[in-house]
Amino acid sequence: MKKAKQITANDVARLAGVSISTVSRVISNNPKISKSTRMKVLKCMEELGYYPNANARSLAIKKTGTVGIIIPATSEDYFSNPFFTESIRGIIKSASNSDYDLLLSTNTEKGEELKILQKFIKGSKVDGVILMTSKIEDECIQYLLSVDFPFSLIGSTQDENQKINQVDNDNCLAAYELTKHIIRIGRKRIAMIVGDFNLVVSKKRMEGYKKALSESDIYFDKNLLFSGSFDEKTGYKYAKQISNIKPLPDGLIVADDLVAFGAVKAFQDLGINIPEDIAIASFNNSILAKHVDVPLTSVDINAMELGREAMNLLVDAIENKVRGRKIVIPYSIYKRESTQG
Amino acid sequence: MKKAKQITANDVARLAGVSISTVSRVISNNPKISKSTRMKVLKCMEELGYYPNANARSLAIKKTGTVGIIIPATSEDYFSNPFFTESIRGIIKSASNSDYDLLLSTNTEKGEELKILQKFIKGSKVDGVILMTSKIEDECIQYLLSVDFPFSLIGSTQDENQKINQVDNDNCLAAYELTKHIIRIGRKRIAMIVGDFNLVVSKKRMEGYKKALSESDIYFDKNLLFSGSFDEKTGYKYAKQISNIKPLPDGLIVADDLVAFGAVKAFQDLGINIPEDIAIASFNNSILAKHVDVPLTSVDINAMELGREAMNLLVDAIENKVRGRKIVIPYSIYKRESTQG
DNA sequence: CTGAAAGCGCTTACAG
DNA sequence: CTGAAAGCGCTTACAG
Repeated sequence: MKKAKQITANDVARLAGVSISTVSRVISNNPKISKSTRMKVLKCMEELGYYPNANARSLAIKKTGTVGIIIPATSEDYFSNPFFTESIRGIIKSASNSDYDLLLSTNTEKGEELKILQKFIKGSKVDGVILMTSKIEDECIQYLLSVDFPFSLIGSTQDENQKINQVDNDNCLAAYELTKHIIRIGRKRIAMIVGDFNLVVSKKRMEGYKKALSESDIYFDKNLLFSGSFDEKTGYKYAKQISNIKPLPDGLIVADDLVAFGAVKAFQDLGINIPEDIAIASFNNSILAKHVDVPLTSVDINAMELGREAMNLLVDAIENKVRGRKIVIPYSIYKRESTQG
Repeated sequence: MKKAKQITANDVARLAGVSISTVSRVISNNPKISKSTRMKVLKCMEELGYYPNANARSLAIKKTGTVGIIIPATSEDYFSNPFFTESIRGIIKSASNSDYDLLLSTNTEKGEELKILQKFIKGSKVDGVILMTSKIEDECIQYLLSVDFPFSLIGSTQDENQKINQVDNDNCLAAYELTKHIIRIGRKRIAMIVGDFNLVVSKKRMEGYKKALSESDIYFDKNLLFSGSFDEKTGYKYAKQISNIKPLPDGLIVADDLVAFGAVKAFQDLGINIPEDIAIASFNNSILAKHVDVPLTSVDINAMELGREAMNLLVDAIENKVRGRKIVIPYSIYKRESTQG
């Protein structure tokens, strides 16, 4: 079968006996077209199965109707993380309402984000961009600000006084409350495993953790602080290390449920009991958190809402030039067996 | 800050003192440009931070360099499923190698797939399309075939004699082996929960299940066959129903780990022991399968490989007009406590 | 090896 | 309310 030649506005115009301008105007819902011609043209479009060429349209109006999603190059861990999937779901929901298409970045190598971002923007492939995470001194953010391109960020930045649109949880507060909770059940030596140190979220959570400690006059011991990627191995590895610390820490806060599972496994292998010997709490409240043999206390960050709001905000940034709006999404702490008093 | 005006090939041409045609030719790596002018133009592009406008280019050459991913409207369950994320990961990996961008469908309502598909194709937004699943009598597939548009399918179709590019596991064989395994540990009344009946994968798995039963002279009882979506609730609901069947089935095969968890929970609530009273096996081998309190026997379908190969195949379909290639991805069965003899 | 010109399929200011 | 024409930023056959 030969590929059907594309049907153009010209074909429609000819069939309808009007000019191509008129066809264009009914496409864009221009109000000064008489109802009768509109109807006629519409019928012809239907009849021919016409669909306007998006590239030509974008070229002419300088809008694409699509937004780019920049996934961090650490995709490996990122992707297997339910947080990611949930945010995308939220983005899709909102995108579908506002009728934008979604262009996914395909960066697989570290530091490629900026390259992809520029390709999207300079190539006029997108009207706006969602950043799925933020690093400290993020070059993508720098770039977006420098060209004043519409974007929204899932996460936060350090300096609040910028023109950045962002949607995030109060990660400092969440970590604070989580730490408080563990202190309240009587724990005093609380270790922490955060994500990569150059992620803003890691910084924020460390802040909250330290604040809670100092409020309870617990000395912050930097030997109890660890950083790694969001996977099982990280948890396993550090838990082994932690088990060698004398005296054994009696509490542990980790950045993600997956990391927590790794840690739990390591402790179990070593005959260390949870929560008796060491209480564990984590973030993201994935299905795993409830279902694993020792159900995990975990912070539900409401990832879907993060995604949805990020997309809504982006639309506002594109269409209404909104800049600098900060949206805080509430979280909830689910207390389970792993931090039973 | 004002938005920088877009830099065009014209600007580069002027700066380099050549014609716009020449600039265009160095962009597309046309070999009949002298090395010296190529260098000169390249330098000017660099200097201006020039990046060709993708829309203009696509319009002229009738290629977009992007492929569409059609997610089923059942996204709700689909998305939370690790299978989905893993396939996307595979797709991204391959896409990044072959330098295609990825356009995500944002259909949220049932039956919207075809509409989105047509929008992508007729609007010239994509060069090819990946279908993430296949229904029986799939209207998207019908359409794609009717216009001979390049696509590849993760999954299978019923009639094998088509010009469809597909990559899939041998789901019939997998279900067969899984059923055999459960029979081998002495079970004789084996129930099954499949996904939606109008998914091809459900059909295939039922086939394998029936084949295994009949080989062991076990009568296929259609009262032991259930169908539902890939979520916990489905498992919970049907497990309750199953628990009322006299005599109680002693084996159960389900379509996904999540469904299995739901079922396990229901059985536990009812004091039914796994695997003693009823053995359970499922598909997808998610992290959950290993970590849940009764570790689950599960089929690892190698979702990442499915995605990667689907993308590779699509590139072949686009660039080399490949049609009708069928790729089978191996699976592995992980036997765990839930089917201990 | 390089340039002038026509064309890809739309939109929109201008004129009527 | 509608049409003719110029323009969006590229590519490519044609001519040299």
